[in-house]
Amino acid sequence: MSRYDAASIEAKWQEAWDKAGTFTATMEGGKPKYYVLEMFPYPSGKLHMGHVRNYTMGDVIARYKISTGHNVLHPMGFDAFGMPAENAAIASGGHPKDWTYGNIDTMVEQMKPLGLSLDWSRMFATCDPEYYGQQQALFLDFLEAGLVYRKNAVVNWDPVDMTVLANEQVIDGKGWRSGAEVERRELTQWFFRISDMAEELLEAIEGLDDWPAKVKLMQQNWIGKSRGLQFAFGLIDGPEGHDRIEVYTTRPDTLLGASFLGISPDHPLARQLEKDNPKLAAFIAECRKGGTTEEALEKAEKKGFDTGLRVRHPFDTAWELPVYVANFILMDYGTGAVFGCPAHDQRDLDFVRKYDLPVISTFAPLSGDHIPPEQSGEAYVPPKSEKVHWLKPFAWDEDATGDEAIDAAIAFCEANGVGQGVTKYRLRDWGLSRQRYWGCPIPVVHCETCGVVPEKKENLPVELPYDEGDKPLDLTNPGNPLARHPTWRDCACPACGGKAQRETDTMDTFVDSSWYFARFTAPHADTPTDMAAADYWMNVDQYIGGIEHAILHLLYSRFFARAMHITGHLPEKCKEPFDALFTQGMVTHAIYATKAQNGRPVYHYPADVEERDGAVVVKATGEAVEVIPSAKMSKSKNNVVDPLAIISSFGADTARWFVLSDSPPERDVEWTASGADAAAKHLARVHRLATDAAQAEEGPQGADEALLKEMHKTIRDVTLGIESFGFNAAIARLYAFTNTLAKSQAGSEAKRQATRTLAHLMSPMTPHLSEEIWALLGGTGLVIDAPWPEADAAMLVEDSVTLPIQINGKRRAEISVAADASKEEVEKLVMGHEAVQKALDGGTPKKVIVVPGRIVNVVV
RNA sequence: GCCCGAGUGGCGGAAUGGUAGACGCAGGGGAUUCAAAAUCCCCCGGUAGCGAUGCCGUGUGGGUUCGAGUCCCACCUCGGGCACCA
Repeated sequence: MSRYDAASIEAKWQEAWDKAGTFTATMEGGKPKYYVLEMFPYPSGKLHMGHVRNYTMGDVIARYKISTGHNVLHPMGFDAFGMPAENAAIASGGHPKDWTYGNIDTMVEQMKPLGLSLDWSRMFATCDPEYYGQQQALFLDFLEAGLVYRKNAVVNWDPVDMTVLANEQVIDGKGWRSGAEVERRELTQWFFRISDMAEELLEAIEGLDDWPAKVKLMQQNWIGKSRGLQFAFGLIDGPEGHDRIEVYTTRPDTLLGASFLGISPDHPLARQLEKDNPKLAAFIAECRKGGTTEEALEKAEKKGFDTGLRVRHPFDTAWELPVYVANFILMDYGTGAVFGCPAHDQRDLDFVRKYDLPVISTFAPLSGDHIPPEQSGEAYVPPKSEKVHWLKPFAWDEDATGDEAIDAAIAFCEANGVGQGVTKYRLRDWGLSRQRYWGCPIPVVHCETCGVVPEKKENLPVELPYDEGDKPLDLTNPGNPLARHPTWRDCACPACGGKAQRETDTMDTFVDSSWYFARFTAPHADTPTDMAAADYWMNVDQYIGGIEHAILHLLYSRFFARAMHITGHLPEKCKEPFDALFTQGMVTHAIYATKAQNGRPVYHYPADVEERDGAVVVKATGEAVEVIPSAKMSKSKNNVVDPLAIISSFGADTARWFVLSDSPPERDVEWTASGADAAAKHLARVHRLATDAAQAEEGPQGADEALLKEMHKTIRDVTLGIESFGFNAAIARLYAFTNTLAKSQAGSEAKRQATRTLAHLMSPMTPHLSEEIWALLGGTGLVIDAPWPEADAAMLVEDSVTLPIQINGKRRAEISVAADASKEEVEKLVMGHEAVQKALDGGTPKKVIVVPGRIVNVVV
């Protein structure tokens, strides 16, 4: 009897699959296609358990679909541009390119032993010139189609390093390296016109039947369709060219509760006024401090500056309102000006209390105790669908909902020439310019005579220079090396041939990941896509990735698919490129921290700490460690577990089985070392059962049928589990069937059949072990090529069922009845039951509820 | 601050509105063994009881229902996203 030796088994079967070309995707054989894709990784250089979990899930689906007769496309690549490579180069002096490709090699080496059903011939990295050159071609086509344009936008500016910072490089409003207070500064940047598609992107969400509801909801909220009124306040004695202020409001029904008018510090009027008002200029400068994130803006203290100007209320020209410049009003949304209604907006209320402006309630609850906002300091903001009592209606009943009042207010205003009802979206255009080296160069040039000119397609790719011309690339110098390169910038204008300079901005890495799924269908085509291949393989039938990508990556990809269709790079049917989406949870682990002398935390790897006498200490020094509760495994926190250690001690099948077994896939999973032991033990047990199976004798009567019945139920449950991403439940079912098999008295033939089926059902999760058992028990060919087992309906039928009896909703007894017993028969049996008789105490029940096959409830 | 989730034994978790705790881990007891490893068997939410069994129990408080872990409302805690992390 041979023992379970994962290392030799796994190597053997990986070689067999390789030899057979099992995972090379082909369009042949007239089979239906299936495209399964996991979100491709950033090449950090270390495969972590989150990757293993993500790819194993995709692999289970891919292998299952191969078993059910599909041509399967299951590719892998790398999202290889981005800041970590630059950071690594700064920290250790290397080159982003060398670092990135080195990491890719390492990660491929780490992935291969997992035995994933990947078509490695299709692998690419987004930093391959072959890939980003095609991306530049897409950009040029988008530009021609009017899907890209330039405008000003704000960035985080570090005034000391004189460089643009990413949001994550701004910590508490300060630059991460210089520590200087960050400012918001405008730059001219490239934008994709995603907001033009807002309505279409919103409407199409409804059709995404196999997407998680929460992701769809998040996208809907992100697009943020709103209906409101756009109108103007007349400005009294404004500076030249400013006689009115356009305002957009979603609450025109509260117009009679207005107490001030607020404009953005970036509003043209504010810009005009600051020219000869140094105090206002100082205030606006102050407003520009801090980062650009919505979170930072929302959390900042609400501040305003009274311009001294006043506007007339549109309903009553005698009613004047002060005009404030306020730091919480965004120029990007609406018109950059709002009217403040403090009674029904907490932010406005906080603001007016600070500047001693009036608070005017326009509605109150229909009934009940209500302290008006004037006194309570709490804005009254009920849902718009709730009926309220109006103190100041101007076109609707005194009792009406907010929605009704808004409709009536818009109609009234339109009829009286006060603005129009308009629909707006929160979704902004997608700024793609990045002032960074390690990204895809934007393929345009700036010509002294022609202006902005697209590069010619035959000159693509516009390749990143490896060095700074006369000296090696130096990222420790702040700013973009492309901008200071002595020769790379200089070029001939593609239009007039005159002197021109290349654009030195590169693209947002979200661009790279917005079409890689399409590229995988023809990764080496000399156009961005090959229509025949895209037509065959698209859409992605099952996309799997982290919930952290619920909004941006997925929305951008949906935009890109549409833009690629418009520019002739994808067929119409690809407008929604991901048919089904599954968002898996993260792998978490406790964080181990000690404090350095300067008070900064020092993080330790789980492998470097141990428990001694109930306390956790650093192995090497014995220093006590603070254990911070589980969080997403993260490089910066060092709370990562190396999957390679598990693979080398237990084998890939154990690692795969473990990451799928304990936790529902959509939920976070906490890594524990004991779980891996258990998985290894179980696989060894299955292996042992398989080697024993051949030796069993004939068993007692009925044992064969009992085992085979259980086998068919397992087939049904495991199949359903895989199809519904219930991998943990499928595995629990396989554990249960293994227990049944181990205890079964069935004869050798039935046992062999059951064990072979067990191996088959396990094969998506533990493919190597399954091949081994399959071969051992006389299966034909490779298990991966064998058709998936089907449950025999006749074997699933049960003769009798056990029904729990509830009395007043509490379980009191149970009875066994024929599976096909009628409601009446069941009721009769129940009424005769001792426990029911006792509860009734001679009386009659109020109600008897019989749910066939489920439960009986007697109400006394 | 805003948007979206999650919360069930000592632990990971299971449960189309229908027997809460499947399956696994840890723990306890036993078999096998000269002994151990490995393996196999049994027990395992709390509480009262010798026991039969009763009562309590799915973050907290309400509600809907014959029946709620599941649906609704409010709250608490934790996690994800917030447009330049990927």
